[in-house]
Amino acid sequence: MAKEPRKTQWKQDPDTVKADILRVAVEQFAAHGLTGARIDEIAKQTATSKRMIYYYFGDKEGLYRAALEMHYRQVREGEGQFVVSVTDPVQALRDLVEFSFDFHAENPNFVRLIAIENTHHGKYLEHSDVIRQLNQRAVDTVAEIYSKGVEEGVFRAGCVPVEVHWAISALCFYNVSNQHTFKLGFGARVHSPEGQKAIRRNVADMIVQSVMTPEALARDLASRGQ
Amino acid sequence: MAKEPRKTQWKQDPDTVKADILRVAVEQFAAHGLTGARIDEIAKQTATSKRMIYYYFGDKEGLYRAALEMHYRQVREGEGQFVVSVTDPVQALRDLVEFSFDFHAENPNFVRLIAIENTHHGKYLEHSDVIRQLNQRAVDTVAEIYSKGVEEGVFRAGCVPVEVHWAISALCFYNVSNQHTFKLGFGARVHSPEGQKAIRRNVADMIVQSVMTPEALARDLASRGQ
DNA sequence: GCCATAATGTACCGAACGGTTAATTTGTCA
DNA sequence: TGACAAATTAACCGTTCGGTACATTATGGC
Repeated sequence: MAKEPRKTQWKQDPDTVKADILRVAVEQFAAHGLTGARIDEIAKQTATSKRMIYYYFGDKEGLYRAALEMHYRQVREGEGQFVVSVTDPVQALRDLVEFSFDFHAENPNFVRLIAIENTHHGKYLEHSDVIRQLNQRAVDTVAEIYSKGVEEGVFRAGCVPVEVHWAISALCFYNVSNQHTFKLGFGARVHSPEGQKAIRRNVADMIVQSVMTPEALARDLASRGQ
Repeated sequence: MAKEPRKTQWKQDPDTVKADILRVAVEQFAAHGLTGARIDEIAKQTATSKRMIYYYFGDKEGLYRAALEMHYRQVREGEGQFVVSVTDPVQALRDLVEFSFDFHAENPNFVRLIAIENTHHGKYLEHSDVIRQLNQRAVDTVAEIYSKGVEEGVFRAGCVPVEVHWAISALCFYNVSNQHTFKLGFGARVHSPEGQKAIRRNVADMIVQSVMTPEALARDLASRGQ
């Protein structure tokens, strides 16, 4: 065997190592759950060794926690990309819903990790404030759009922003989280590209309709119907 | 120790034993997932022994499959209790949604098992037809109500029953499946008794509104608003 | 250069856990 | 009533898997 090129200058790089471990951990925990994921498998897919996982994260639970938080934080950045321009509240709300829909669809690991956390009653995120921040921002965005819409008379008074957010989240989340069992029941149509387009529009319609005044709604339907 | 009443005539009773195992298995798999549940723990909570589990169900996966199917079947019976009387399509749809909402809330293990199945990409239900039957009936019910509503002119034409069912399912499912992480983000208000009442009404409103004609909707809102 | 400390590699351990062996009891029916 | 199958028990097994002991190598300050 030819003398392979010596590691020029082997630099210790804890941050890269940690990030590498976490990246693999997110993948594995999302795919197999906390109990299903294997430390040995994570180690194998890493550029480093099992020893390092324990060195940096203590135990499996610590790694899970860290992976969860890291992914949350990462994903929150992505979600922060959405900026409201509330010139037209109806359109703004529609944009928000569609953004959320796409966002969930594009981040299945995020969805899966949350689903997994729920099977654990959320106990591993209990003492993390990342969730609170993440969700608070989402609700604030809804609230901003909503109050503008009420001012303009296109949205009904009396809706609760957190409940609107709840509904958006439910529809967007379910679309990803339950796709497999739903496919089993109905075939892949709903989750085909065309099916998804239809669902996406439906979801946006539902949310928007749920807060609009009947008059604004009738106007909207008429204008879009012609 | 007094001679305890001799087991009068100890009757071998395979069906009871199997049912007992499955009951415990459902509980444990719902609580800990497929990989998280422990055969020894299941055996301990059973009136019988670990050996019997393997005797009747082969291996852990077989037990999981059987528990899943059994619970589905059981739950389907419960769902079959809902009978439509489509004198008033709007009310019928509202009833259906509220029934579904309560049904999910009252059967958290059912919800959890489906969530768990989805983390496994639904591979263990792939070759089961119980799901198909279960869901088909649900869609048929929606379709029946919907077509009546279209006839009467209170529902818009052009909606797809399976998509309506999808939305109902999404909202009712999420309400149970994601309650823990949602609580973490917003406190327990949404999941308090009053919060649940509000959500339940919202969900029914959303679904009904999503298929109603604007005119019928305006009429409905006006009549309920006074 | 030297030393304390952080980072890494290797080899290993003990318990948990899914699964099994083999013998015993119970039911069935000719 | 005896033979044969079904049901049940108790003890056991091999592997997987989370976690660790210990030696070794890099790094940064003095």
